[in-house]
Order: sequence, then C-alpha cells, then structure tokens
Amino acid sequence: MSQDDAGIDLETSLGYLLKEAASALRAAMEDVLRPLGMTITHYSCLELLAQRPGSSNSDLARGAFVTRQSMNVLLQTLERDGFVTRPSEAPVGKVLPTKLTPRGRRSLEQATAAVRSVEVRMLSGLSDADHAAALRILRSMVSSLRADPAADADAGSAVADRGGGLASGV
Amino acid sequence: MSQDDAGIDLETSLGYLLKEAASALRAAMEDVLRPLGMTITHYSCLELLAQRPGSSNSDLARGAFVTRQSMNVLLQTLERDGFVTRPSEAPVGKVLPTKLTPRGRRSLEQATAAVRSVEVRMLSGLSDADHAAALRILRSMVSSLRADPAADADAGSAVADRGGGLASGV
DNA sequence: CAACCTATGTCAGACTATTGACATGAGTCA
DNA sequence: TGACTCATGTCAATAGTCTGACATAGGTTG
Repeated sequence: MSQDDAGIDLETSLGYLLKEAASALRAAMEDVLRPLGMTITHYSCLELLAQRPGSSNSDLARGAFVTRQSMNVLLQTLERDGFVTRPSEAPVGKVLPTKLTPRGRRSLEQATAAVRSVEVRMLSGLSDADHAAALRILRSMVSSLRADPAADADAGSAVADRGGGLASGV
Repeated sequence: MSQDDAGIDLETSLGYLLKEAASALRAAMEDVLRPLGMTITHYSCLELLAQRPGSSNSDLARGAFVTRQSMNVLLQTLERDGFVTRPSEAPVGKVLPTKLTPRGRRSLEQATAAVRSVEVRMLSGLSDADHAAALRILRSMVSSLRADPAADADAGSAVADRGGGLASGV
C-alpha cells in the first residue's frame, strides 16, 4: 500500500531505466557523431538508405523514429549537400525513392565505424546470453507497448505518425 | 567481412532496438499524458519532486535527462501555474530548493496512474526473471556507456551537462 | 463506375530542447 | 588569506522536432 500509490519508484522502474539507457546511448552517439558534423537522425537516415536503397521519405521517417515532416526537411538538406538523390518526379504514385550518392556512402562509412565503437562499448559488460536476452526482452516490450492501448479507454487516433520502426518491411 | 564493414545490421542491433523501445515508450507515455495537459519532462519533474522534495533545478534536470536550462524554463512555468514553489532567495549557496504544492501533488496523482498503466502494459509479456534480467542488463549498459570514452581518442569535455540520472544521490 | 479511405509529400507555424555564455557561491589547496 | 576549480542559476540565440493542414495518388468497396 505504501509503495503502490505513492508514485513510481524510479530506482526500480524499468521505464525510467529504459529512458536512462536511451539517454546515455544518445549522448554517446552524439559525442562521436558531432566531430563528423552529423546528428543521430542524419546518421540513421544514411544507414537506413544503405540497407534499403530506394526507401521513401515516410519509410525513412518510420525507421528513424521521427515524423515524416522532420525527415523531409532533413532529406532536403542531404539532397542539397549531395549525400542523397531523389528523382524530381515520382515514377509511381507519390513516392520519391531515395538513394545514397558515393559521397553519402563515404560519409556513412566513417559514421558507422564511430557508432559501432559506441555499441561495442555498450555491450562490453554483457555475455552473449545477456545480449540475446536483451534482444528478446526489448522486442517483447516494443510489441506490448504498441498493442492496442484502448482496451477500455480512448486514445485511439494517436498512433498515426511515427509508428513502426523498420520491422514491418520483412 | 561482408557483414562487418557493411554497416550496422538494424535488425539485430541492440542500440537500434533500444532506441526503438524508448521511442515506443515515449509515444505511449505521451498518449496518456496528453489528455492531462502534461509532457513527459513535465511529469518527470513532478515525480522526481515527490520522491526528492527540495531538489535543485540541476538535480531535476539530471533526473529527467534534460539540460538544466530546459528544466529551468519548465520550472518557471510550473511555478507560475502553481504546481511547485521555489524560494525567491537561496537559503544557502545558489540552490533554490523546489517543492510540490498540493495542486502539484494532485496533478501528479493522475499522471502517475496513467504512467503506471503504460509500464504495466510494457511488462505484460515478461516473467519476473525477465524483469530482473532487464534491470541488470540495462544498468550494465548505462554504466558502460558512461565509462570514459577517451581511452585512445579525445572527446573528453562532452559529458558536462545531462550526465547522471538520479543514481548518484544515494 | 463512383465514393471512400489510407498513405504520401510538402508547406507553415509553434514548441521544446540544446548550445553558448556569464556571474555568483562553495569547496579545495597552497 | 588568495587563487583555483567546480557547480549552480539564468539569459540569449539556435536547432531539431512536432502539430496542423492541404493536395494528390492508389486501393477498396458499395
């Protein structure tokens, strides 16, 4: 009774710890990407394009966990600076398939190395079993969080933008 | 060779998955806090104050994983709207100890219930052992990420703001 | 076929958070 | 005591993201 309705114990809350870990990861990535003149979303966009050439703006937004509006302004900058190319006319529908330029690919190589070092450091204290458990547990959390929250309440229309990650493309 | 320098496999990257989980958690929390007219940082601030009355602006910033500048403007709003109080003069040093008002406490109660429902949903697919493992693994990741990144390179001065969480206060 | 619904790309405005900078108080150490 | 270092609170400017809105393409359904 005393603990249950007195708030959320931040010391043992998995939600708080998840936010803390994500914050630490973000800070570490920003530290290594800043010298390259790159933000995290910037890097995410390039990495996504390397693995999925021809992705649409909306695809990239979902994969980088930002709105398609944010990704759109980023893509305009990246195109202006010669890191990506987009056709001026949509070959089909409204989708403008985006591709990396050689310059974008070179830029990504450095960033990937930097980000990999961060990920290696993050995993340095974990066994292989821990790593596997973390993947399984986090996937379960993502799946549960995305499950219909409106089992009894409303909040139905709020999952419009920024929904997916890149899992749905398999 | 083909996988090692071809990028980071987003499907199995723990870093990407961590970001995905944090994004899903953030979206879920925003969905339940929006009807209460509250942002996540807003809620975090209140929750921290409930557990640590008299915290300083900088303490709250670390606990909510934002800069003390961001927390400062938020505190000004919260004080103006009557959710918290701060003395006009620092009793000692420059620290202005902040406290919840009754109104702030009432507001927090609703938010806590909403956030707790999100956390319950997030944990719904996990066993107790999974929960314990997640806590241990995430703490290890946080600790490793905060460890000195400059074992061979520079990047030393970048960990100034937004460093801590609330772990250091024990 | 026509109406509907969903998804996409894009523009504009507002907001939140960040970086940078400054002055001040406290603790440390020679 | 005086110099140094560190942390805090705060102001200003910038950057990144979000919400809101609109037109359009494609698929679905009556």
